[in-house]
Amino acid sequence: MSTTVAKALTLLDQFSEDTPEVGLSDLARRTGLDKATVHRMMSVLADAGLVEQRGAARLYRLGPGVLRLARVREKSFPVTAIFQPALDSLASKTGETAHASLISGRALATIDVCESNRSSRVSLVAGEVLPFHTTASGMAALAFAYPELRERTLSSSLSAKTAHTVTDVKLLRQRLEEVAASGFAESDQGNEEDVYGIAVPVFYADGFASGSIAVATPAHRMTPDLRQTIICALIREAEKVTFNVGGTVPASYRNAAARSLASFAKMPG
Amino acid sequence: MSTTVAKALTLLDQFSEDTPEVGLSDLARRTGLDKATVHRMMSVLADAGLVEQRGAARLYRLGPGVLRLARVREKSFPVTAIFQPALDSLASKTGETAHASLISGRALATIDVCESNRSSRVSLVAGEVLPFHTTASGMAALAFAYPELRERTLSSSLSAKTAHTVTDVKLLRQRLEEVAASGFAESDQGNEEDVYGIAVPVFYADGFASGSIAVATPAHRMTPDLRQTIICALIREAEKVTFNVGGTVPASYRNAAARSLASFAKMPG
DNA sequence: CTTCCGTGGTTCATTATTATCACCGGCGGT
DNA sequence: ACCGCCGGTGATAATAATGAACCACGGAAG
Repeated sequence: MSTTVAKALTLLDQFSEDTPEVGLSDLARRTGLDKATVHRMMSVLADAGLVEQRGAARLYRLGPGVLRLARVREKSFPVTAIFQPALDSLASKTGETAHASLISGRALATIDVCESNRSSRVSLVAGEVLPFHTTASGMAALAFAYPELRERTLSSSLSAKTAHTVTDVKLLRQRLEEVAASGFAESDQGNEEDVYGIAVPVFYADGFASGSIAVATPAHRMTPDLRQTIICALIREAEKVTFNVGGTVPASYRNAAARSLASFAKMPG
Repeated sequence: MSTTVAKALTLLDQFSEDTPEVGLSDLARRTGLDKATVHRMMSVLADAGLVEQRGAARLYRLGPGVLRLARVREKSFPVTAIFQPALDSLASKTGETAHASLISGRALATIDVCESNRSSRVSLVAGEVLPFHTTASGMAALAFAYPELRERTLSSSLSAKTAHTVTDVKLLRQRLEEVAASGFAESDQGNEEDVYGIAVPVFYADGFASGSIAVATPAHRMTPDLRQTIICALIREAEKVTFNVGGTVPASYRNAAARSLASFAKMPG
C-alpha cells in the first residue's frame, strides 16, 4: 500500500452500487489521503477515462474507461456470461438470492447477482469489495486458493464487520480446514447481520479457486432442510460453471464434495 | 503523463480484444517504460484485481476488478444497455456495422458494437482506445464536446494512422466547424484503410457531447444513397439515445441536424 | 553440449516525483 | 455577516520512482 499507484487505485474501491458518486473531500476522508493528493490522482484517473466528473455538484463517478476494460476482458475470457445462468438456476431452485464472486487481487469482487423473487430476501449490495474472512464466498474461495494468498490474507488486518465475525487467525485457519474437508463454506452473519451465507468454490484450469458461487438467506429462515437443498444445488452448479470456464476440479475438492453429498443422502428427509 | 499513476494506467490501455494477454517485456516495449517499473506497477495492479497473471506463460490479462467497476457504473448509469438496441436498429436498417463510443478522458472508448450480417462488412477491433482526429466518431464527439477538451486535443500530438489521416490542426479545426454546422462527421479511411465512417454525437444532460454513435462501411461500397440512409438513421437514433440517457440536445445541434435532414429531403431519390 | 538470445524477475543507489499544509474563492445554512 | 464545508491550488519538505546491472530459466541454433 505504500506505492502511489496503490493509493490511487484505492480511490476506485470507494465507488459501489450504494455510492456511485463521491465528492473530493469524501474520497479524502474515506481513503485517509490528503485532499490535494486525491485531487491530483482523480485528475489523472479522469484523464485515463476511469472516472469522470459530471454535473454541477462536481461529484466523481466511474468513467467509460471501465466499460471498455470490462468489455475486453469479457470478450476474451467470458465469465459473467457463464455465471449468470447458474445463479438464475440457483435462485429459482432455492428461492433465495444467489451471487458469484471472483478473487480480485487481495480481495473478493462480486460480479453477478440473481435476487430471489421472495418478498423477504437478502438484497445484497453488490459491487462492493468484500473481505475474505467475513463471507462464506470468501472462505470457500480462500480454502482452495493459492496458499500464498491464504497466508497473506491470514496475516493481514482482519477487521470485524459484525459481532459474529471471526477475526482470530487460529480459528479462521481451522474453519478453512473444515471448508477444505467439506467442500463448502458457511457464514452465519459474519459479514452482515441477519444474513446466512453458503458458498462453494469455482476453479481455474490450474486447479486453484478462481472464486465462488453462493446463496444468501435471511438467517432466521435457515433450516437443516434448506441448508441441504442449497449445498447440493451449489455443488452441482459449481461443477458446471468450473467446466464451462475451462477450469479443473482438483481431486481434493471432488472428494470433499462427494463426501458431503453422500452424508446428506444418508440423512432422513 | 508525467505522473506515475498515469504511466501505470497506460499499461491498461495495452489490452484490447486483439491482444487480451500481454507479457512483461512486451508491455515495457509498448509503453516505453522500464521492465522493472512495469513489473512493479503490474504487481500493484494485480493486487487491486485490475489485472491478473494466469497460466504458465505468465502473461498478464485484465482482472475481475474491471468487471466489478463496470458493473457498478452500469448499475448506476446504464449506457451500454441503452446504446445496444440503437445499434441493432442501425445495423439492420443500414446493413452495415454500427458502434458506439464514449469520450473517455482524453480519448475515445468503443463500448458497444453491432456487426452487420453481410458477408463483406467492417469488422472493427473494438476495445481499443481510439484517437479523436482519425475517426468519424471522434470528430462527431469532439465537435460538440467541452471546448477545453477540443483545444487540448488539437494541441496534442496528432499522429497519422493511414495515408488519409488529417493531422493539420487548421484543417481539423475547419472540419470540426463543418461537423458542428452539419450535425454529423465523416471519415474516409482516416483511421483504417478501406473504412468509411459516419457518426453523430450523443449528449449529456449539460448539452455537451458524451460520445457518439457511428456506422462504418467498406469505403468502396459507399454511395450517396447509402450515405443519406445512414445519416438519417443515425440522427434519428441518436436523438432517442440522448433522451434515454437523460441527455439534452443543444439547440445548435438540433438546428444543424434539421438542416441536414431538410437538405436530403430536397434531393431527388 | 555450449552459446546465444529472449523471457520474467530482482536489487539498490540516484533522482525525480509526490505528499503535505496553509491558503483561496465559493456556496449554503445560521 | 458569519461560520463551516466544499473543491481546488501552490511551494516546500519528504518520499517514492527510476533504470542499469544482474540472476535464473528456457528454447533455438551452432
